[in-house]
Amino acid sequence: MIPDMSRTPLHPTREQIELPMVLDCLSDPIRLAIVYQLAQQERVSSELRCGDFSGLGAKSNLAYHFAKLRECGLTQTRIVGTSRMTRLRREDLDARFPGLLDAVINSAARDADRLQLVPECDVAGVD
Amino acid sequence: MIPDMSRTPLHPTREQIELPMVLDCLSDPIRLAIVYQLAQQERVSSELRCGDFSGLGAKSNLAYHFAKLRECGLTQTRIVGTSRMTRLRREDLDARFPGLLDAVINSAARDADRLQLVPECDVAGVD
DNA sequence: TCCTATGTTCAAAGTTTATTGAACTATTGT
DNA sequence: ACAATAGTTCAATAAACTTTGAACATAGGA
Repeated sequence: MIPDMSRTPLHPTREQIELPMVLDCLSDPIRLAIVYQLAQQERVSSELRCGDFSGLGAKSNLAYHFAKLRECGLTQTRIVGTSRMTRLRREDLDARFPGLLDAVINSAARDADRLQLVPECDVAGVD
Repeated sequence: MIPDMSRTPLHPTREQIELPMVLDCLSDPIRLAIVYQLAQQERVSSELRCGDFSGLGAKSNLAYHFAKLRECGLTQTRIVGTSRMTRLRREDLDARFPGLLDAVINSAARDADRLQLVPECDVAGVD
């Protein structure tokens, strides 16, 4: 049987990633929280499931924000069974906009309270 | 006669500057071009008049974008005669979000063509 | 096969944003 | 006082964005 390629999420190439779209994507509190959590996760494994962010809103709204993150080039999504594993496109972003992602994440970390971000220890999850 | 304080533009304090608002402000191509041009200008004098940006759009639209830049804390505006002199709030931004402004400006510079930014030599202006 | 879990897609509603031109305010210079 | 300059404010419009719930699709397990 022919695999359903229409279910493979579309990602921009590295060169197609645009600065204004990335900044706009990061300016939404929910998407910033997702990116922040993905950045914390980078230390442990590199990927998280969409479902790991259910604290941030309704399912369909998260799907909307994950699509935006993917379409602007901030994240890469891979289908595993019924789940989607998402990770930051750190290499592409660092190549395209050196220092930007780290500056945003560090700035977010400093304002974690104000931005209502999850504390680091909660991110890695439970076994 | 009592000075008209209502004409003094309002600026957030350093602590009131919020990351999402700053990122959103920088995500607009016109505002990014303004910030980029102000950053180039930092090497020469520190300020520019609103009118120096007339290439970027209509007067009332620029007033709208300058107000946004000021209200989110990216710029400081000072009234001189009938003009408004605007400069980047670099110290406040660097204190609040270390490395962010430089990363954005450097990233914009790399994409200057794509973002239709003015070349550096045109920025300092004519006598 | 049926049921469940994960996530997408769609339509609708409400909100916010960008843009324009006209009217307005304030300042400078004659 | 008058005119010109610099910029703001207002009203209106069109476009884009966020959010919600319901319906849908896919994969895995009993």
